[in-house]
Amino acid sequence: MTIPTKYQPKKVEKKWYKYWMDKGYFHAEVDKKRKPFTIVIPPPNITGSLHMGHALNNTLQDILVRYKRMKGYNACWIPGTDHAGIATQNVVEKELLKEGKSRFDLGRERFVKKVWEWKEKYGNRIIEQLKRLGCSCDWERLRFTLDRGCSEAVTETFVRLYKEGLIYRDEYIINWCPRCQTALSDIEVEHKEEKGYLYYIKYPFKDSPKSKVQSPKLKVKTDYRSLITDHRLPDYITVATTRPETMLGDTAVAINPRDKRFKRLIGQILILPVMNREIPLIADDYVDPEFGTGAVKITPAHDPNDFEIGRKHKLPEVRVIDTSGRMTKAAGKYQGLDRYECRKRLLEDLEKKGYLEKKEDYSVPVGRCYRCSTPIEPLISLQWFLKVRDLAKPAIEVVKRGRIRYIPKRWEKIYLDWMEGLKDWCLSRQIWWGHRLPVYYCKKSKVQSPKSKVKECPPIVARKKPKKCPKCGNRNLVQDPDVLDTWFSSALWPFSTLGWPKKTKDLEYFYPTSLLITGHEIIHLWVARMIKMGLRLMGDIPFSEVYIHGIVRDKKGKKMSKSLGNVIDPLDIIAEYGTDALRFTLASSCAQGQDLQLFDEKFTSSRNFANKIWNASRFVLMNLTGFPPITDHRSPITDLTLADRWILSRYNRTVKEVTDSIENYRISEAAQSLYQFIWHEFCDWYLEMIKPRLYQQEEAIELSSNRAIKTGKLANRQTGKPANLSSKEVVQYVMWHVLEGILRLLHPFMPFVTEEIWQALKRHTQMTADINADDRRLESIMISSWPEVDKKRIDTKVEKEMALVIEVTTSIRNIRSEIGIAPQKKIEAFLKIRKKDQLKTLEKNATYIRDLARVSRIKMGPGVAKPVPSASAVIGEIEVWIPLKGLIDLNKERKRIMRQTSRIEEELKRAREKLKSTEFLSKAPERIIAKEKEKEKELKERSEKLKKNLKSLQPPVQDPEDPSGSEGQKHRR
RNA sequence: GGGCGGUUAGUUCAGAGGGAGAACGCCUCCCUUACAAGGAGGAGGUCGCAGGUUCAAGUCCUGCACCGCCCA
Repeated sequence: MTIPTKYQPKKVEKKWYKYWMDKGYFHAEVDKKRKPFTIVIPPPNITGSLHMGHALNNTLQDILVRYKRMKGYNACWIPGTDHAGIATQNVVEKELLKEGKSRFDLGRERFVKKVWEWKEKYGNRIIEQLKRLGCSCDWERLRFTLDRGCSEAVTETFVRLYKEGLIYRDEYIINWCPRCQTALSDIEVEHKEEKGYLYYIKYPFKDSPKSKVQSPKLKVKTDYRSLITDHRLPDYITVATTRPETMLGDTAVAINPRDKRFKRLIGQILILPVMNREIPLIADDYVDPEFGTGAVKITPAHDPNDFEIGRKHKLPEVRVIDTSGRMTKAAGKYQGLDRYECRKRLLEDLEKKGYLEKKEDYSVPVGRCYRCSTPIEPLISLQWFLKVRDLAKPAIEVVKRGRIRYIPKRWEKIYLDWMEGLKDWCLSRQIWWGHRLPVYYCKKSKVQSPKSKVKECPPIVARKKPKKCPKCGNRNLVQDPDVLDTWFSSALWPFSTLGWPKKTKDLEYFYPTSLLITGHEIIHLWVARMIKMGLRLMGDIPFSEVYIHGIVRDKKGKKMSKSLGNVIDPLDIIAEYGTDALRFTLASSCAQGQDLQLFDEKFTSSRNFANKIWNASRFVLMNLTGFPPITDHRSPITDLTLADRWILSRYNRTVKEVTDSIENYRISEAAQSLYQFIWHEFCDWYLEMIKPRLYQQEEAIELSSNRAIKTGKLANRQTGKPANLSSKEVVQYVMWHVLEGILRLLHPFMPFVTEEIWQALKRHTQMTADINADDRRLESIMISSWPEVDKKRIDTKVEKEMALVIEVTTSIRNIRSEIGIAPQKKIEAFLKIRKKDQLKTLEKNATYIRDLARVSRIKMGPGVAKPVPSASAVIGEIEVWIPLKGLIDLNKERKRIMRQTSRIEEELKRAREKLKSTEFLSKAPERIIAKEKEKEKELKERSEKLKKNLKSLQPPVQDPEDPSGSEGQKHRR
């Protein structure tokens, strides 16, 4: 056999991916006879390169899709990419900058063309990377959020929602990124607390006797408490602010109406320092009396909260900062300065003139652009908005009523809380890359100067550019220059990808989709909006389950990011460890909904696992020579040995566990069950136990009283007659059967290595599994069926018997190892067994113990006498003795036993105390008490037996800690 | 400020009322004819702290501390 001893991922991954593609396994067509299982991919940005977050997200999707496909569903995973408006525009702008150009140098049309060129060149990089990850997406359905179909969907949606009165245009305060030069929605702003200052600034009262606007001589402090009793007008009021430069646009100072200190001052006029403008002192519930001095400055044009208060109190809106973050004419002498430079100068001026009372260290909330991290500036601007209230209502209902289920459930609350308090969604973006608004203006109206209050023709919202203005007949119409928020097209993704707004068969069959898998960071940006839009436009939920996975972190628990330099590139991992190792690591690390930490050792471990499967399979393949083809693997096999029945029982239990875990989205548990079963049961025990049967033929098999094993019977379903199989053939059958099943269970997690082996196995055995020989499903493990549990094979009694064999074997190995008996040396073992059933089990399976514990001869029975001296172990009522004569250092054995005894004594003490408690005896359930008594009895016996054994090891040890105790410290070999 | 999650072996994590688990790492021995990316054995834990409920608490309740995230 020429199979290499190490699994080499590079040699197989490309081959099988191509095979799957060529065969068209990923593609799904409408097929009303089968149930669909549909997933839409969270479309990665075209600017993106596969990072661990993508790898996790897509591995999970692929596991589910492959699983469902094997389960017989018509599985359809719709892939695609996102045009990522601002992000992509920024990338291309940066490219241009290298040539010293800006997008304005090119002009809109040429710039957009350039972005498309960039997209053609680099936009599919991430798609290729997903293929390397093994994703079984239906690539024939690859979509792009800015392709023709999506554009059509976007236009249709905009027009429809406008006509329904949900989309409107208004002047409102929005988040503006001075770098990207565009408006942003509220959730595109990232808020962080940053180190800064809280400035206390004095605003003089106009009518205060001491207040002279020109040169105020203000008292250093005002005791506001005295204001309650003192009826004179104070000189000034102090306001606290983190952004002093905005004071230039202040149009009021506000206090809380219930604040006794200031109550009588309401309505007084203040003089805005430096600007010398008169502003009123107003009262509003919004003001928090605890913040700062209890009096806050109101800048309606540059703060969202102040904006609301301003509108409520009909305050003027003075815009002092422009769209590039510079001060406007309204800022007086500061005009033209950058907002931060202005802050500096203004503070100097305030200080000089005595207006600055103090500054305190303060943790300032700063909103930054989620694309370029520039501090955003709230500005009043004419934008398009979507009323979300009405859309949110049904979207809340479907989650509350359980039609859409979040996994884990706690995300439901977060979703609901957020949906309850929604502000309207600012849709328009002042960039060039994206879906142009389907809005046209009659040229007479002034798009550029929104201030104009002249009665103009209303904007025209239409699917196609109209020939003339329906109001005045003017033929000179221009389209709105703005584009829509990227997330607008993403919100339509589950149905735009299926052909909406056309009524397609795909839509009818695949919608609603089955499941959405994504990270929690886009619940608001994306998930919520898909639900709203799906309900509104399709009249149905877009998916019934949302699985939210965790975030990938590094070893220290930090989020992976380029700036921290702690990223692990999935492509590097694939290159070094193989795709399957990467996938298995991600799958087994992602405890449901929890964040996961990754580091090299985890990948090593998964790679080793792949290698383990590889080598176990090599072993099976090498030992299948002469194996007759099996026509039906469900044929009842009789006369199996304990090991056979045990592994079949464990295998079927594993099938059940893995299936249940996946069904409940407990992917890591499924992965761990497989790891445990394959490595520590199938490889460590079963394959080791069957070696003699495979290697040495019948004569070496000394399974007394089990004649049938020598001629196991396999019934042939076709003939109905039992086939006469040798013991070797039975083993071959069982190991083949279990391995083949394991591969199928493992396939969704490790698609490549399982396919490689499965194909080899198929060639070698002409296996037919539970599939007919002419069945197409035999072509590839990918389209084979998911293993089913054979309940009859699950046998608790067998598992118990095997556990006993394992325990005895382990106890002998333990003795050997701890007292240092050379591995090559064969020893004798004496087992005193009183229970008949245990004796029977061990007698029948003595050969396993002999082989696995390297024992030459085992003597067992109720009357077996202890050889003296001997090392010992106690397993329940069974005593194990290994004669030590001439073998070893007795002191080692004494210490070993003492260590064990003390551990048992400890447990025994606890059990006894529990059983002494009358309350425990009267209140605990029977079952528990019985169990506790059983435990006590067993521990007591074990302890006594061990003590007796210790005694027989004469002479007693003086100091257990002294290794140089008595005879023969050195026994080597 | 409000909310959510976390705190269990050296590390990463399972465990959701009745005898503290896994993987990796570590230590000892072994190149035994599938695999040294391996095998056998072993050491290692007052389950964040303080109260409470209970016969019984990693597990339920309350409070606190620290770490992380989200929202304002």
